[in-house]
Parts: sequence; structure tokens; C-alpha cells
Amino acid sequence: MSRARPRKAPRRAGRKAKWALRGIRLPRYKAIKLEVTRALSSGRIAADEPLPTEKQLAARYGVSIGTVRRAMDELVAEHVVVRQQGRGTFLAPFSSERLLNRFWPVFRKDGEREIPIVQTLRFEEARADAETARALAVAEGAPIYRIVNLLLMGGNPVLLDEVRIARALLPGLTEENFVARENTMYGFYQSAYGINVIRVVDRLRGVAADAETARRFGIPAGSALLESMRIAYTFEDRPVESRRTLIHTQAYEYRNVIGGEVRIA
Amino acid sequence: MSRARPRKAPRRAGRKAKWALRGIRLPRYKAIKLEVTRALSSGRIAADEPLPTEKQLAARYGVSIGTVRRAMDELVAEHVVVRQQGRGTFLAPFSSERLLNRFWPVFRKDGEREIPIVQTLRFEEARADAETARALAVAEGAPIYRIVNLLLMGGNPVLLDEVRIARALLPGLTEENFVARENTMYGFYQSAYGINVIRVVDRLRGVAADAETARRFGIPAGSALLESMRIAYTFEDRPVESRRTLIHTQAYEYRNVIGGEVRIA
DNA sequence: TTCGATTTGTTCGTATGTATT
DNA sequence: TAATACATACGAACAAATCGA
Repeated sequence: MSRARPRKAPRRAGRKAKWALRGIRLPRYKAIKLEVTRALSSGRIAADEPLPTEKQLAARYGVSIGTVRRAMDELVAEHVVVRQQGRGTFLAPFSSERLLNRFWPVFRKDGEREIPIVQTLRFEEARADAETARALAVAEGAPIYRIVNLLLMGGNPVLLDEVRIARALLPGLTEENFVARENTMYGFYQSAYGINVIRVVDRLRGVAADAETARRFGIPAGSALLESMRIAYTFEDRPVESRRTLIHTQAYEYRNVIGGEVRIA
Repeated sequence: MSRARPRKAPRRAGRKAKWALRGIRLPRYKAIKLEVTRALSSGRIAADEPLPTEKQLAARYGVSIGTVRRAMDELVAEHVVVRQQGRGTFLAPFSSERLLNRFWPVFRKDGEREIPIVQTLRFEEARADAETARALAVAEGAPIYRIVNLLLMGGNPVLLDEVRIARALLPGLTEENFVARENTMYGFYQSAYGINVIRVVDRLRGVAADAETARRFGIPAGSALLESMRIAYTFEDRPVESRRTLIHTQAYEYRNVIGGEVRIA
């Protein structure tokens, strides 16, 4: 019996060869995903500029288009990039709309969404204490910005937050161009500094309002508030900022959907 | 995942025929995903029984294996099923471990996970008031179970929750076999009734402890607590239960990760 | 406005690697 | 060991959206 031969070029040897990386052998599509992620995390690609096309990536990495597609499909599922038929592939945009809905899950109790109005109460330079240093992965005493904002929803003060971010991440930032931003803070990080916040971790607790916060919210001291301690991360688990937010949940609430990815069509 | 919708349909012929469903044309892989989801939601498939193989599904729906794979890949990404090389594809198991980590994001403040011990304080039959009826999508006055649990972590009472679920969903349930369950509640719904909780929506607020709750937690009345109002859903957005949980966040916290899907390797 | 080039989206098919039974 | 079932990879054809000539 004649050994059945493929009709096409027998061009194959060790097709299954995986890439060695950090000692682990990754499938090619994972390796490509990692490469693309690295390129994005370097900030070299602007938000409105398309990534290389499938064909270009396939050529660059010496794989088939299907393999590139698989890598990109996962990045789409993870909201890192968006693709548009006929246009190309782009960094997931941090429009106010998307950002708000994705990273700012505070709604009016009846479910309506309201756009917050931001008042910057304080903008100052400081040095990282031990806890902040740990959260931001910088040395203790490293220069940071400390920014306090009051956010009004429906005309009422609802959120009070205090942000700490390493000065090294935002070189040349002044209070003037910070408050002049036409954007959410994460959108500002992206457009002005090429820093993409892709993940946040919130730690939520119920706390009693201190005197000053109570005054700002117009409630009795000791009233129950929702506290969120958040650290925001960019690619490769690098921390960007640490943020403490106090939320007046009389008329608003923090919504969390677990398993919301389950969408059939 | 799907992109912008058509503005015009030039309608050319080809084997590209999509399936018409609810008036919308779905790609075949989406249609298959929907079909499989329906089969799972019917409860016909036990948690330890494999789904049909790729080859069988491909034959049944008259598509290539690659198309079936694409449908299953999305279901895997959504945690609806898990696949094991050499074994098959299974409903995502509701093991205590996985359930706890997925649907119960309460951690000790230092980050450690603790397994809660459950005390059932009340188990009674009742009728749905207006709000409960709306949450559970049943008629007002429909028979429900009302279950109150106290959960201890590290030996201390940390969570107090009150569950409301339609009696029609759990026919024949008695307090005896409820408290005798060797499982989390969601695991019990699955193993005993074939009901799979796949999504929950939590609405979080800071609230003051009422007298009874304060007594249970051993704290002063009026102390700040974290309140979670949760509705749990199964396939096709059908509500399963409504739950109010009060959390004593002195030593514990509710963790929420937004963008946690971003995992490169 | 039309048309064609470009780019992503969907579907098919094949070959082979690897884990499980 | 052999059969089974999923995992990775390649390649091709056609559909549909976008954009600029």
C-alpha cells in the first residue's frame, strides 16, 4: 500500500514547535498575544492608530493568519483591543462613555446612569508612605501626586476620592493641565501619557463618615458610607494609581455583575 | 463581541446563509452557541456528564468542526463549560472552591480566603411581596421560601443573609434536606434541581446596622455595614433568587476586579 | 456616486500534537 | 497500546464593512 502523500507541499518539520519564553513553552498564538501586548504597553501605539493588520502580523511572526486571529480574538474578549471590519484593529478606546460604564459602576438606585461633575479640591506633591509605596510598587518616600476630587451626581456630592500616583508616571504634570483635561482621569492617562489602565481591583467596605466628609456630603457624622480602596493596573500588572473613594449611597449604589460575560448573541 | 450592524443588505447568494432567529440573522457559530445553551439550561445534562463531542455536534448541526469549536470557545471564555483534552466538554462545575471564588468575593483584609460556616437561622414559607415578585419574575403573592443564614468566618459572625426563592423552583424542598446539603446553595440548586446560576448582580451600599443585626455581629447598633442586594440568574436571564446580605467589614472586605479577564498566558 | 482595494468576519477543510481512558 | 477527544496550526474561499480614488 502506497503511503498516502499530502497533495500539497510536504513543507513541514516540527510544526508543533512552541516558543520558549521565561522557561515555559507557549503556544504560538499565546506568544503573539504577549508580543502584541508588550507593544501596546510600551505606549508606542496611539489610541486612534490602527495596529498592524492580520497579514502584517502573520508575516512578521511567521505564522498563518488564523493563528494571528486567535491571538487577537482573545485580546478582543479581554477588552484590550477592538476590531472593525474594513478599518482595522485599535486599542480599546477610553471614551468617557466606555470608561464610565466599565470602571465606574456607580448608578442611581433606580438604575439610571448619571455623568458625574468633578471638582478638584486638592492637587499637591507629596511623598509615598509605606502603604502607598507598596501599592504603587515604588520606593518609600518616592515623589507622588496626591489629588482629592469631589464628584457630584444629579447636582449632589456623592463621591469623594483621593488619588495617589507616582510623579514619575506623569512627568511635567501641573494642576493647570490636570484640571483642564477634557476626559476622565484614566482617559487622560492614556491620551496624555500613553498609560492604559486595563484592570482595577476594588476592596469595598462599609465605613462611618468622618466629620469633614459628612460636612461635604451634608449628612450627620457617623453616617454609613461605602468605601472603595482601589488600585488601578496597566499591562503586565504594573500599578498605576491608588485611590480611596467614599461613596454616599443614600441615593446611589455600586453595581457589580459577576458572570456578565455570558452573552449568547 | 459583534460589531456594527448592517445598514443595507446587498444580499448576494452563497453558502454563507445565516440562520434566521427572532428576526435577526445569526452566524452559525452563534446559533450553535445558543442551541447548546438552551440544551444546558433545560437541565437535561448532568454536571458530570460530557456534552456531545465536537464531531457529534458538527454532524448534528451540519457544520464543520471549526465552527463548533468557535461556539465552544466562547462558552469556555464565559465560564459556562469547561473542556478537558482527552475527556470531553462539561458544564462548568459548581464545586465549593470555584463557586466561592467566583460568586462570593469576601476576603479577610489581609487577602486570605476563609471558608464560611453556615448557620440557618430561619427557613420558612411565605408569599412574594411586590418587590420580591418583580425581582423573581413571579406573580405577587406567589409562594416562596424565605431563608435566613448567618455565616461565620474565622469563628466570628461576618455575614447575615436573607434569601427569597420561588417555591416552584425547588419543589419538595424541606428544611431538613436544605440544611443537610453538602454544598453551597448555588451548588445545591445545580445538583439537586438542575438549576445553574451563571450570573449575579450585586448592588452595594453602606448602611447602618439595625439593633438585631448589631447584636448578632456583636457591634454597636448604627455601626457601618456593607449591604449587598443580589439577584442571581440562570440561563436566558431567568431570575433564580433574590438575596440581601449584610457584611461586617471590620476585618473582611468585598473584592471586585474589573478587567480581570486580561490574562496573557 | 460608483468602484475597487483593504481589512476584518465567517466558514470550510486538513494535519498533527497531546492528554485521557 | 489503541481509540477518543480536545488543542494547535495551516491554508483557502467568500462575505461584509470601510475608505479613498
